[in-house]
Amino acid sequence: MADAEAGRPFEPVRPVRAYQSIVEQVEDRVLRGLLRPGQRLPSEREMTAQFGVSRSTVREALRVLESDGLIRSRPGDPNGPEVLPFSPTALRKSITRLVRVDEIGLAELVQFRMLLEGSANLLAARLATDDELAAMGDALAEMERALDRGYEEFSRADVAFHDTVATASRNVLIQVCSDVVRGVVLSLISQKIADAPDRRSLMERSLRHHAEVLDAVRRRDGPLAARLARESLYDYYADYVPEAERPLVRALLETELP
Amino acid sequence: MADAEAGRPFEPVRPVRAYQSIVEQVEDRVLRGLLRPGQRLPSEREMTAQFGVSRSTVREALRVLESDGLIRSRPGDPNGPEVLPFSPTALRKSITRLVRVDEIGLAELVQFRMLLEGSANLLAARLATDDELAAMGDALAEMERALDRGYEEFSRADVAFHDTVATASRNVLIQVCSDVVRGVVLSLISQKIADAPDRRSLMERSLRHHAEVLDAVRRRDGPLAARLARESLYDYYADYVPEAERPLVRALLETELP
DNA sequence: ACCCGCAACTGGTCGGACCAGTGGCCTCAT
DNA sequence: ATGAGGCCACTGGTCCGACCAGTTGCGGGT
Repeated sequence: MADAEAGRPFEPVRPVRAYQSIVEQVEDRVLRGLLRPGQRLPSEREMTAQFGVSRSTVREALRVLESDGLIRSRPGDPNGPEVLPFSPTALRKSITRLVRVDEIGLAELVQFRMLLEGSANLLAARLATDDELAAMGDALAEMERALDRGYEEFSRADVAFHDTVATASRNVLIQVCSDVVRGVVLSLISQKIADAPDRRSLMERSLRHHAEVLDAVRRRDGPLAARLARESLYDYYADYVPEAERPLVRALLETELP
Repeated sequence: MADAEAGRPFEPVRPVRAYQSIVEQVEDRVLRGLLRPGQRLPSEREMTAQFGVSRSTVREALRVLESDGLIRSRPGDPNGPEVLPFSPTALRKSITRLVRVDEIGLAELVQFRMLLEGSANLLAARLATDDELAAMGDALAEMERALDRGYEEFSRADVAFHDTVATASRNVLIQVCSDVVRGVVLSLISQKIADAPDRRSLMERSLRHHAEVLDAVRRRDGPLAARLARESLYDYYADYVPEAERPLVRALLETELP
């Protein structure tokens, strides 16, 4: 082991800024569970004493922690900054940025959603509890009721359905990524759907697809549920994908399944 | 449209901090491409003038931007903070955190990798150019040469192979997510593999699997490539997944494909 | 022509100051 | 005794001015 190390060049020394050290210390305690959500950090002035640095330095550290979604600090709060429960906010921010700077188009996003939700359904068909199946049924019923109450209600119930499936997959990564990517996709095109003259028939078709998917999940037919879920997504969004890129998206449909 | 708005309650007013406004302005220019990677921001003192705020405020904004991986600032650099090219650093940080706070185990990570790389191979089999096929071949040859040069070299070549496949999928999301998740998985277990007494045979088996995958990709057989890629991952990592969770991971193997 | 040292910058940190809020405590009226 | 009200200590947000160590580029000396 020492041999392997001996060959490699030394690690470059990276200068450690004071505020970075603070960030790392707090981050570490939060990640190790020593600082639990809801608990409070000392006030800024108190921290200047504890860390032996100036308030500016403490504040720079707090800004970073806040931007990472680890804490929240409000002016006047006598209890000091609050440790937040984990939320995929930071992840959502990163992916949103990725989408914007790399000019990722709807095609890739939809493709990715098909990939995620396909597998989510595959797993859900295996693992969903009766409660979760019931929740999916409820969401579906809610979608049906929302047909006459406008697209916004419908979309909300639709999200609930997909969310339940993702939960049932028992994979937090699938869950969070689905949530994030779904949010980005919706932010890109929900307005277009809401304004579409034929949105009623779009919703009806989507409802039918969801019913088929749920049926497959109930029958524990994972591969079928996966295929139906992907087809449903393609069907719903393909119109908004530039025609040239549709074959790429279809690739996930045509090839993988018998 | 106005009707729909009228019903909803008003948006709560969120106080905008000065440094946030700076972050948003810079972020916006970077995302809109007005500030390109390599370009420089004004110096802190210059920005105090342009934004009409104090240096502390400017610095807090810069810390956030830096923590988001958008810029880098070095002391003494007369050109000012540098706009960085996009990198998945922030994404990696979020996912790493997600893994730690939610105590995501290797099972979920491997499952997610199987999902991503399966689809990556599926797409790559369709879309890979001759250059990319050649690059995969090169990486494979490099893996073979590295058999006698130790695990570290082998792992590097292995990463290059998977990276080429991900690139060939023509889906940046798959690419980045694969990269990130692969990194997290490796950080969790690469040491164990390096220390394993039978690592030589592990590497040989992995090499064989990779050759099969590449063969399938060359023959443009997407479904086969996908299945082989997943099996390869399962085979390589299953030993390190707690026995109780292995069936969950296998679920992605057994069910989806004929 | 080349090298070297100086000086004008940079960012990193500090300390102190002021402001507008918040929230708990204490007082006063009921 | 109890409830409502106001006061005040403290919070975070921002500003200012200062000093340090380091980098860079320029100009002068060789």
